Amino acid sequence: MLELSILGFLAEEPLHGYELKERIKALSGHVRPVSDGALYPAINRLVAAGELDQRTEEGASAAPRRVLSLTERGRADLLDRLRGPKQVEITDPVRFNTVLAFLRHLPDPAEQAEVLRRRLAFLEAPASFFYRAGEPVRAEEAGDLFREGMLRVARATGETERTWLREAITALGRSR
Amino acid sequence: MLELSILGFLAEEPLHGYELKERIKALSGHVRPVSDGALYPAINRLVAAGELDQRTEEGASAAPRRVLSLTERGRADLLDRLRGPKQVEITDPVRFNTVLAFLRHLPDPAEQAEVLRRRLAFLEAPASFFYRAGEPVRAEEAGDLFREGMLRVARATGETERTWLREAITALGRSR
DNA sequence: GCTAGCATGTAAACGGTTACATGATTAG
DNA sequence: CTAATCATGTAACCGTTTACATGCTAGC
Repeated sequence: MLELSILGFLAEEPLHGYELKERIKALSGHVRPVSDGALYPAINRLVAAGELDQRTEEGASAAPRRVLSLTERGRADLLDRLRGPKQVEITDPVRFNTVLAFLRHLPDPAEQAEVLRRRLAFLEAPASFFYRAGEPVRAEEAGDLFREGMLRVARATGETERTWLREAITALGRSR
Repeated sequence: MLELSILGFLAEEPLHGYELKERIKALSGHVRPVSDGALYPAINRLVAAGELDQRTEEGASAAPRRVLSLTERGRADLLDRLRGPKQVEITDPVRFNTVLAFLRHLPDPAEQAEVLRRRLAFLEAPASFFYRAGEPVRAEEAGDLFREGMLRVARATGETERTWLREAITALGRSR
């Protein structure tokens, strides 16, 4: 997931590690800033795998910046990751958001639509947070204020997202 | 987080591991089923720490069930975890949901309201997923279909949640 | 002079997943 | 008879966090 974010942001323009860190933090809604101990090793893995080029930029600031850019191999890997997200990446809202953020890099609208369709299928499967005697518990009968809130928010989110997904899938179909 | 879910569900009634697994899966919206390799060691840690009692129930099904119940120490730990969620547990929607699901076990409405207030404060801080030249990018100008969708869904979710939080905080204030 | 931000990195520990292992019961 | 579900457990691995480490620049 971290690697996807790195590849995705670098597909737009070359950046150094620190700037990457800022963008990744914003992408998650400031929910969970990336730690240095995760970011720099991930960058180094990608450099070692030939997916990133680096050029050290002496100058202005503190430590010399390593400006990173995507190689052709890196771009190919990015497209593979976007084409075939694993099931968790469809299912988990944070991970799916990461996929969405970079989905525009997939050149084929049919492939883009396919990813959206998988997400929609997951959201359309009936699901509930709580069960009582095997039956799903409805928001109004959750029994306490807090669970009612959870269900209310989840319902609103789901409806907005499903509406958008249907619209977007239609729009991508037209663009064929 | 896993441990919080275990303690939370067992605060309601004794359960065995497999049933716990089902409930935890549902709690996350079926987003990410707990793996056995995480659940059973977590249970054993809590048993070893004296937070859970176990009673083996021979019978009906396959492997003999271990029915788990919360000890007084376990309940005290649960309350501590609910009273003082770490910042990630306020920030990360999935983790915050877990806290919410069990917040009713906190006996003091003022403490419950305090947790909601922290979440509201986080949601009220202006945040954006993307920046262009330092400025936050608005949904309508995200530049591509997918980022527009992300921003649209995030906005709807945030509004629903903030509205609910304000209502709930008021309601808890009245119940004093 | 000091604090906050810029910029990069390593090592230990943690929480979790994946794969492996076992076996009984129930429904098709 | 066979697949799915119930039920529990271990070991290797993996990505990430936390803590540690360094040092420069800009603003107060």
